[in-house]
Amino acid sequence: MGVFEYGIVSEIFGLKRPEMGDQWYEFEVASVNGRRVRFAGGLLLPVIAGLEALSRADIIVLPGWSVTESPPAVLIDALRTAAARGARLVSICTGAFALAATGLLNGKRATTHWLHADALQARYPGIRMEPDVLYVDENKIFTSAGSAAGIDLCLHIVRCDYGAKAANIVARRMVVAPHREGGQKQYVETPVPSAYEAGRLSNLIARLPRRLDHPLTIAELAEEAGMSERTFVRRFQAATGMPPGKWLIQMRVRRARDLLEATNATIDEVALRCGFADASTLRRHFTTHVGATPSNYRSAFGGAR
DNA sequence: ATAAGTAGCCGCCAGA
DNA sequence: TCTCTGGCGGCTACTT
Repeated sequence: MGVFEYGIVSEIFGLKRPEMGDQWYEFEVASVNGRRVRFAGGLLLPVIAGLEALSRADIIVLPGWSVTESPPAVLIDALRTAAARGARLVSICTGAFALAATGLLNGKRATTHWLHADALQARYPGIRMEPDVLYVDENKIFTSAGSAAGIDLCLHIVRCDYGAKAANIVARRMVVAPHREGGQKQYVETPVPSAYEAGRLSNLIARLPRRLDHPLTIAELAEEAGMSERTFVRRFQAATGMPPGKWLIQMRVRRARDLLEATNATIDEVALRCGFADASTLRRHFTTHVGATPSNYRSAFGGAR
């Protein structure tokens, strides 16, 4: 198991965060036999707890597992029991192999590191693999792709529990990008080649967030970028991992979430400031992306100051 | 909630 | 031959 994936979990959930108040997560490390763990690279982690810890956890994170050896029956049992009790199960990278062994992923969407996605699917055909995405949220069962995608997933969980503002505070302290959607691609085929760096496309994309409140069409943007619509869509997708329309909607929903939390603007005002035509358009996109209506979201996480 | 109209997206293919 | 482009048609998703 890699020390990095473990590090993500202990950083996000294990650090003392007095600024978050006294309702923050309690963090505990457990291993199957309660003995110390040796990471790839040789680092030793003196583990404190055994599997009994799983019976008191609300969230259980598996930061990795062997891609060849199945987990022992005691671990499978402990995970199933915890899930039945309502605990959330989370995997990072190859941790999905341990989750899959419990059978709890059958019929569910899931992901893992792209290198191992085929192997996981072959061994557990019941899983609806999504090999391209950063993470999958399947209602109490979360899986994420390789390494750094674990950060995105853990921040997603923080956001669900404490709101976007809290997730942003954690992200800022870690000095990572505040939010990447789960559906974003694991890797970009053309990893920002210098042609884009120099070209107008990356500049254009970088400036888009400032223009969200303005209606933007693909034809306009392609024109600005100095290329045909077809090429614009293609290159936009190569650069960001998703087509421009979808990307815009995600950005707008994200802004709406911030505004709902941080301001008292009416839903109509929020819609306009995000570039949605009206409140009902906002409402539809917001619910499909966030899973709650704008006003419900505000009463849960934000409102006033 | 549904229906008609529009924009976005993408496979395909020919040309550069 | 290989890669990139951009026009076309048709399906999907969004808008009204």
